[in-house]
Amino acid sequence: MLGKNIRHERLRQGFSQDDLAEKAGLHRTYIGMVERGERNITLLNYAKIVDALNLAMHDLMKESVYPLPQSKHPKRIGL
Amino acid sequence: MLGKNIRHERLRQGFSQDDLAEKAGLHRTYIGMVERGERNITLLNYAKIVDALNLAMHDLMKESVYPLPQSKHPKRIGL
DNA sequence: CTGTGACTTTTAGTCCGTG
DNA sequence: TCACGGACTAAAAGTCACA
Repeated sequence: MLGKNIRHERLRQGFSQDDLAEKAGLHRTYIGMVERGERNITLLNYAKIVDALNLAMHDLMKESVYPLPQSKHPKRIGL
Repeated sequence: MLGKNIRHERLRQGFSQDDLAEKAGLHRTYIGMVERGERNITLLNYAKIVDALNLAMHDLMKESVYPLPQSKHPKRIGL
């Protein structure tokens, strides 16, 4: 799962969601939503986050199976 | 560039944009826009396209530098 | 420090065409 | 077969107050 990977990396580097948000130029609550897998993020924002973590775009995707959402209004979208 | 990579792979496999669109469950005009780098695709649709091309998500990202857009209303967004 | 619901603005994505 | 456009709808971006 992508969000989990992001959170894992963020914590590993000792950042808060606030920290990462500022580094990536995004909003604090948005980072939270992405980490919880509630947002179907675009590649542009994905790039910003990955960049803020000093990673390459494919780094967080290796274990990211990426199942598609089942329900019409999923709480988690399964990243 | 992501769009170029997609196009390259699509042509290598002998598909039209229409073919790929149908395989991926997306619209034909949309595939064109993505290949031309005019749309900031979501990860979900990126996954669909990659899947339709029988690739893994990180495959098309290796050479994808991904510069962020300069202007407010860019024609190309630089994927 | 983080989760969440509600919300507005912006853009992703579709569908109809044309040359 | 594809690029491109206009008009449209669905969904993402982005922000906030509060728990």
